[in-house]
Amino acid sequence: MIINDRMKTILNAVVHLYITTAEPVSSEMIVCYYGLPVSSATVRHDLLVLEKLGFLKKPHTSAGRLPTDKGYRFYVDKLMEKNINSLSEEEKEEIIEQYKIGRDFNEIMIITSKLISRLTNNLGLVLAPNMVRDTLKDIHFIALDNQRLLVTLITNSGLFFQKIMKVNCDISEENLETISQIIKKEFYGKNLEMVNEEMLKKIYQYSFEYQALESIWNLIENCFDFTVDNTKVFLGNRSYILKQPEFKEIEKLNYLFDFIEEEENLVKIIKRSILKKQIDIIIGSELGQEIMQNCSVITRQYLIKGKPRGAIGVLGPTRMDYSKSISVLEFIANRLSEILPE
Amino acid sequence: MIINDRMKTILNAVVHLYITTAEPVSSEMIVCYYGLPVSSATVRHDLLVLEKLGFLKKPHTSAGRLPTDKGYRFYVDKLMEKNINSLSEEEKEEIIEQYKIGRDFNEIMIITSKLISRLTNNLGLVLAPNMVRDTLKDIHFIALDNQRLLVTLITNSGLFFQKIMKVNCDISEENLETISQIIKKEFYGKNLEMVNEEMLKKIYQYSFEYQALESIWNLIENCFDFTVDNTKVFLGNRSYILKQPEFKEIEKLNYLFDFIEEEENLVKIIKRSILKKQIDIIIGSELGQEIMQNCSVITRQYLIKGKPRGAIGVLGPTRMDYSKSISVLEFIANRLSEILPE
DNA sequence: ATTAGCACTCTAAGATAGAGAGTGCTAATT
DNA sequence: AATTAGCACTCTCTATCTTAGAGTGCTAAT
Repeated sequence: MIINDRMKTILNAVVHLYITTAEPVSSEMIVCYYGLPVSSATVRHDLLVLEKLGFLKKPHTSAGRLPTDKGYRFYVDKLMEKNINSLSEEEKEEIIEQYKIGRDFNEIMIITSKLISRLTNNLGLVLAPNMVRDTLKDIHFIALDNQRLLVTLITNSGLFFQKIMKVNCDISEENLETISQIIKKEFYGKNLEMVNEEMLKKIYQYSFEYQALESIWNLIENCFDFTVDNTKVFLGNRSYILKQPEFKEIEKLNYLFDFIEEEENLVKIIKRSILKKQIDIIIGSELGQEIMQNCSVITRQYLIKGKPRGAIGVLGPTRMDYSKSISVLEFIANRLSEILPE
Repeated sequence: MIINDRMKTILNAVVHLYITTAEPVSSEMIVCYYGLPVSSATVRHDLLVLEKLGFLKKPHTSAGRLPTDKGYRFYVDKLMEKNINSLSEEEKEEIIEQYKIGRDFNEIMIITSKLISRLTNNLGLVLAPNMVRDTLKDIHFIALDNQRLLVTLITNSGLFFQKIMKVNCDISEENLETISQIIKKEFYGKNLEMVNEEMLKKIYQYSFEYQALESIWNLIENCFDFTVDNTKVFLGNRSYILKQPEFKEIEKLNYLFDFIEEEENLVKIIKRSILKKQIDIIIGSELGQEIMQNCSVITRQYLIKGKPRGAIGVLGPTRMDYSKSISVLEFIANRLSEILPE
């Protein structure tokens, strides 16, 4: 069986109509809305073939048809117009507007996830940049008060990482200076992961040399016991996806929320797309999660200093508007890559 | 009509049973579970009185009874045992454990909101400390790369506030030092709100004196155009409240989410409790929000350096476990006040 | 003041029936 | 060989009805 052009048109029609109406699509509907020069009976014949090929399915014998995951896949790969201009001028302006104000890093992630939610009517996702492969460039100690230090670690890509360090003794600026000198000398240009691992050894080594610093070294030891791989996912507004008809049964919603609020689940899905240059679309069962069978995730890398460092995404029902979502992600990822250090 | 002791017991019983079963409570149930030395007919008589007084209501004629907002209010004010020990040892340990690691500020807020969600089975809320009344203590510029500066503003209470400043020209350390000296000199000890307002004037004043710094002043102008009153609400996991039977209809859930994801709504509710020394309980219609009529919010201030600066809270259906929620909030607020600078 | 007894009310759940949507097949047509 | 009109068939969805059961409120007796 070969898929001819008309069948492609029909498949495309089913996907489109199903995406917009959320109802199984009948042969009549297709003829009506797409003005095909054939009768509904002919369309029905083609539908039958498309179903046999696994692109479509019926919820029950006397219902219209809707795309299978394979159907969506074909649509996304072969049929969908990659029309980046499906964003209106207003929407583009809205996005640009959001990034004008000089925000701090966390805020940018939050804003972005909410923006994606609003524009796609689904759940926006942002995977914060991962610093595992970054190298140490600088370290600063700032006294917040006489008991707490703010330690700021700056990496080669201009990202930073902060911890608050509790000190129970007075620490002179001089000592801090010595320490930051030592750390810089020992670890400058070294991989953060290595810094993490070797800090302990160095602490012991130097604690002989600078006995006065011993107590501080202990603090630093705790302070640097950080998991560099602190991949963080920011979720946008949930209120939009809540309104999607596929979640009108509370039970499905429960499964969805249990899944998405377990951070690792999403990290696993999004992470793999950081290094992909193209939009990454994962449809339904491709997610490999029983619970998420009727959801799709679309992701897009973003760059920092020209290098892929994180990703943004949309999570919605498989019946989501792929074209629109892609446009939104492309546009926002590009903005983000501009905003974040080039 | 006077409420005698038996009636109080009965009201208490209705609240308890309704909280645990989520079903209207019958006279029989009360006798059965509370071993009252009277018959169900007598209980029915009292129930009638309690209903006439407005403490109870029936969903329909032949159903059991459940508390009205007034009923919950009476329960909360007069009947409920304020038993802080309703937390198990394990739960306490779990809380303490969470705060052992030296986390950054944002993380603490996130962790806390999630912790509250999990322990109360409802939605945890955290209102980040407000810095409007803080005064400037210190300012630091850290170069992230040759195009961006991390500006850290430290306040008298040891809180800090950060912005990223984009610079399109090289700025010498010397110049930065001069600027931070000037800012410290002019604004040290001054209210942040005032700093915000007067920065502009000062910039013009000094731009005559130090013409070399002009371009930097412009940047700082943008940088300090911050709303100090950036009250931020952190929401914990939604998955728990989703499972409450009052939200089994998707429509109600939609209303709820539309409300809670509009940050100002929650800020308005929580803000007022920052200065209250006691647990603050707002029941149903007391929230003054049509949409939130069947929800309650419980809040508790937390301290920084002994002063009330923010609040944590729980949002759940009016049929929530007030006693448990209060215990959770008390305990966490105390931990938080210890963790954050004393 | 309390209680047993009972009629009454309302809901929740199950059963039944009919309308309507949409299909798949067949036979006729182009 | 492809297309189409016609139609029987299937399944869902909605409405209506019925019944069981839970729980009340009232009355009269204790």
